[in-house]
Amino acid sequence: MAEEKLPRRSEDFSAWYNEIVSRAELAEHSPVRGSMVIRPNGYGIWELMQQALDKMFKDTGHQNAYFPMLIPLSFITKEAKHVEGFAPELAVVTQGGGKELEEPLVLRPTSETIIYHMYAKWVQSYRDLPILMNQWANVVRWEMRTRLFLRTMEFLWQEGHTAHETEAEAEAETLQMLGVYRTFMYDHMAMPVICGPKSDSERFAGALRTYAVEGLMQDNKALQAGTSHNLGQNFAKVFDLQFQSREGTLEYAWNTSWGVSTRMVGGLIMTHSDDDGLVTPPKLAPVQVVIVPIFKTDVEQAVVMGAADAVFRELKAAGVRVKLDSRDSMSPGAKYYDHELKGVPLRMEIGPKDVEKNTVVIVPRVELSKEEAAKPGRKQKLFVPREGLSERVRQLLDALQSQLFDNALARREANSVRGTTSYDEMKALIERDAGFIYAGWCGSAECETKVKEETKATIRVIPFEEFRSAVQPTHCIVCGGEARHEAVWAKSY
RNA sequence: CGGGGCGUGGCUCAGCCUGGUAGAGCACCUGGUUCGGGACCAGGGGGUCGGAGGUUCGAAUCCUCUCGCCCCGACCA
Repeated sequence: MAEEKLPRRSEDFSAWYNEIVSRAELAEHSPVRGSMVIRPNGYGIWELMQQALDKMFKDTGHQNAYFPMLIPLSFITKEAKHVEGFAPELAVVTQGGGKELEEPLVLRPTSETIIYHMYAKWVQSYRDLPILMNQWANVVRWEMRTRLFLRTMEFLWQEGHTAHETEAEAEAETLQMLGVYRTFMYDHMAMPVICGPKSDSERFAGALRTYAVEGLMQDNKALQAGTSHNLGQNFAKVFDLQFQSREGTLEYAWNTSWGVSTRMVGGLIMTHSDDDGLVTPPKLAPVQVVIVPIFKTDVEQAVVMGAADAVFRELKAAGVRVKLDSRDSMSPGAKYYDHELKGVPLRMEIGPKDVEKNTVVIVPRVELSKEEAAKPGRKQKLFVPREGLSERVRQLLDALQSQLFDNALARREANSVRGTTSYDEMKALIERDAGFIYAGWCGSAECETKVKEETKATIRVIPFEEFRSAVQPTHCIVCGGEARHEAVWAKSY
């Protein structure tokens, strides 16, 4: 049958990405332009992301709630910057029940307006603060060009919305949630991200400050994987979100909002996957281990299936997400390719020889540097005793999780350029897709715009201290003026 | 909205120029032999060619209109 190979990443990255999404059955286009159907394999990843994040939100004191999808148009237009930012991508409902509506409704592009409108009703005094809520929802933004997971007209996300007594408290919340995203991306997605504030031009419409986590994909384009906003009192003022303070005065509350979306699934794909298909970190893999039984005769089949089933039950009892691939009419080899394409972290082969020796063969999806190396041109194969198997499997899953992180971090650092002081050199670097470019910036919008217009690269983030270069730039790479920040520049999704 | 491409079984595509009433590979179904890196043989089901109109004895093929999709550029999580 010889299924066609995937396009190579090095030859056509976006064709490679599209093929993975399609062939691993993660998602496909719906009949409506720009919107997508998320299939079980893709949704399974999203569900695991949700579970992990939801727990982190609860652990930091947040509660889930749900606000409706239809928002009065007048709400959106109340905050000047907010309308300006979202007007071009609004989907508006003008008819209902066969009649023209008195006031058009928009499909939420984000929920600040409706949420702060409601908070205003719930808050009287400082005793009602803080409000710490999150919602899991879909949002709609009319996009010109779409890519599955990375940018679609409707997407799934979570949006946290909080209200606080003081600016300091709101700022602390904004940073705390950015930290939650960062931890999630490190520990679960195995995706190293750099964190920090956005420049003014990249700030969320209506926010005081926007912070982001940014990953570097394998084509050296940056992906904004999550944002956290300090909204100041902008929305509170517009929606009359006031409270009586401890001193008896009437004050506007301070708000934050923060979100991550199904875009992370795209980030996951572009961070780890290879020319053989999808690669999923064990913590987010709907199937962590797949067992492929191997046999020729009926007698062998009975013995092998017995052993495979026992292993299956043992792993399942140990809390491993395991699947026994008992499809007949498909050769073991064909199954190997299939599971590699779909990104299953560990493949376990059980055949007559294994049963005889009381072992199994485990093949990790990505080579583990701490295990016996693979023979040249072959996949790494580990011969594992049946005794203590579930413990060993756990250990290998953990090892794979950290291996993926290490690989991604090494790749990002190999594609980060620091110390450039010449604008011409910077242009040349961007021209050949060099990755993250750390350079001095005077802080002016003029210099930022100039770079964007001349190179298509933008400031992804002004990195927090721990992400900054050892030697800090002293001059703006564009105008040569005094550098107020070190900025990270890259082309982005 | 500007530039390019494409709509033919589930998928990828050939056929269109030089009209004659639809074909391949993969997938699917049945039976048998296979099975430690993409199995093979035999048999079988499934499309009226994006839509509408026109030319013609006859249209997937020619003409007109129309709808939709994809890719590249201007906006964005």
